[in-house]
Amino acid sequence: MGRNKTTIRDIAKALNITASTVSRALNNHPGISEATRKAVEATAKKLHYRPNHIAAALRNGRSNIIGVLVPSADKSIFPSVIRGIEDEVNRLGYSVIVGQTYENSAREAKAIDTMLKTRVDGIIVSIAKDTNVFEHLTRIRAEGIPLVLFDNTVSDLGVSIIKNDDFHGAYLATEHLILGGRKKIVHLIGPRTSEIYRERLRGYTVALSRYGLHADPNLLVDCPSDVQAGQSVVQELINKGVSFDAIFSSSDYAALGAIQQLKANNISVPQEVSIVGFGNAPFTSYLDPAISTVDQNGLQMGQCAARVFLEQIKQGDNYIIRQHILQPQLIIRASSP
Amino acid sequence: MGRNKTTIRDIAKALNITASTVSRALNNHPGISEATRKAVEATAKKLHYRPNHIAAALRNGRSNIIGVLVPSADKSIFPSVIRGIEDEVNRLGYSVIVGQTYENSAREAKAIDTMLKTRVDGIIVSIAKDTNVFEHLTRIRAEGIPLVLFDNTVSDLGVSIIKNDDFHGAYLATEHLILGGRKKIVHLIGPRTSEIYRERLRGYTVALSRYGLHADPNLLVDCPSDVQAGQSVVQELINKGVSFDAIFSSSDYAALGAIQQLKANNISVPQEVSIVGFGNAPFTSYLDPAISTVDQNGLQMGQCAARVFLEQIKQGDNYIIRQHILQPQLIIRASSP
DNA sequence: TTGTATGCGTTATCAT
DNA sequence: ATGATAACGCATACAA
Repeated sequence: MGRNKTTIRDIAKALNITASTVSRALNNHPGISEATRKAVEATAKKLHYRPNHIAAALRNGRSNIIGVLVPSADKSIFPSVIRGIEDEVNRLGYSVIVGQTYENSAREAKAIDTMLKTRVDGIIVSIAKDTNVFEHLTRIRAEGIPLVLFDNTVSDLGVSIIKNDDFHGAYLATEHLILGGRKKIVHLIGPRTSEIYRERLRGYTVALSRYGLHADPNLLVDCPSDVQAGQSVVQELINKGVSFDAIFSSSDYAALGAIQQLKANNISVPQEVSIVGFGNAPFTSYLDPAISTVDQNGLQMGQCAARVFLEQIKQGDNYIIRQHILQPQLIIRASSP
Repeated sequence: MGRNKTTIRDIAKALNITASTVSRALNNHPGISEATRKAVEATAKKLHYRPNHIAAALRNGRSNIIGVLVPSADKSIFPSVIRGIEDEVNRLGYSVIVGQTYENSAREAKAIDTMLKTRVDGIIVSIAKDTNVFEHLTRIRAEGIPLVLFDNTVSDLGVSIIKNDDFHGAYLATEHLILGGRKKIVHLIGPRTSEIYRERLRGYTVALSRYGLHADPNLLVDCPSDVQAGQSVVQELINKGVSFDAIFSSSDYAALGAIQQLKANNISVPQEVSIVGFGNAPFTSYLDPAISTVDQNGLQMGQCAARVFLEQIKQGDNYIIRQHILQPQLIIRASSP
């Protein structure tokens, strides 16, 4: 079956013309006769020619590859984001390289380094929760590579950002619980190293104070974003005898764990304790009771990030730094009627 | 600042040596004095040198990029598979390009074409359900590019395959229902164009006949893999007055829809109708009742595919064609006690 | 409209 | 242990 080793030179040879002409014909340059173009296309097909993107990339300085770096390709909104980005850039002829950080700053730096070596045309990143020094990110910009941050971002890097309005989402969730008559609202705080969770905490706090409730420190609990943590944290609250009538969890997983643990203690949801999660994970709508939550549209976020990136590519050096704050939506379900 | 334009020539110039020496030093070739190696490394760092993978790829004929093609990056087991593959190949220095087919054969062919143009070192594919002609896949092998199929595969292409034993999974699920005393077991059949679903159907059928039950055609229903379809198909069965005491669904989503519709008709699960799904989607364990299902470990599948791929790369032309059949696990939960 | 010449950055081969 | 040279495949500036 002979591997495809056909190059533009082979086509040129077959037609007694030069490689340049073939190149131009293939790329629809102006100033190529219709005849030769047809001929080139015909023999290209006949010889099973396949353009070599690598060679073109070296020559052009553009790889038509973009890097997408996420904590984990199978968690949270990231699958949707990856999908959204791929959807969007694919039609413009870009390929997407996916890297994973596992929320680890060192791996993040290494992945970025690899992408830079691969000469990606741009990088779209959700920063690892672990990361608190940003030299590897600033370097991207310093080298003139478009950089777009989404989801977990930092504001003071001078780069485009797409994020959810976590503050507002948390505010809405908390307000909803307050308006439902709840007064002792626990907040399960996510990792504070991440702006996302600090914003959710802020939304919670501000909502409380707007409604004249003070934030009881006993109701503020740090809690990793997983089911087990939700369980144990709630059990601890119960053991300590802390009294509460609602939980606003910074993650759906912790919210689920909380519900399970409440059930295990024969505390009824939502009658005795209302619950709102965050993230609109697929399972939340299927549960009984279905969990109220704050939706963050991953697909939309990916698409938005991709569009900002594409604009940046197009504009070149004097691109506009965008700050897209996507408005999350409070989804009210049975866990907080 | 200043964009990184440093090449090995710049390093060479700075040290009054040649590019070849620099290249060798950087790549830890034997026959380079420790002194020059140190010197090269030092100035490389000083000049912020970053190797150009694109140039190396052109020169070497290897891009260190592999293509992973899935129906959709955010559905089913694919996020896990992508993660598993990336996990596995990343440490060997490969980057992963993700492409999506949306179960569409034409897009599949196009995505493969793009990957080939990008000169990926190999392609790992879950075939689109839509696909029934395989010329674009055989072409990959014809050009000497390693190809590995997973999940939705075809056996007669002479390439390595990683798949779940869908037959066995379905057999176990059906057997479990039979042993639970059920005799009128509905099967929700997935798209028959896909081998996966044909195998699940076969597992169902064989299990029935082994236990002396005959497959009632009224209980065999074609049903797309989504919640809505599960609902409407079950409603239809009820409307037609078909009598059944269990459902084995070829997908968790249809199983969920089925449960919801049964509840809506005041039919109790699992008392009146037992249910087993397929796929072990995250939500199945969180539901009430939690759905029994057949687990197909996406992460493991991805890792396995990656390893087979890496072996193939390593072996070169005379690689061994692997057929890994991963044994799925029946997970019994409340929906089928 | 087409040809000539050159270089993108790297590495392998052959020489020294 | 290091240098010189060529080549990977393509696309452009310049010439004709």
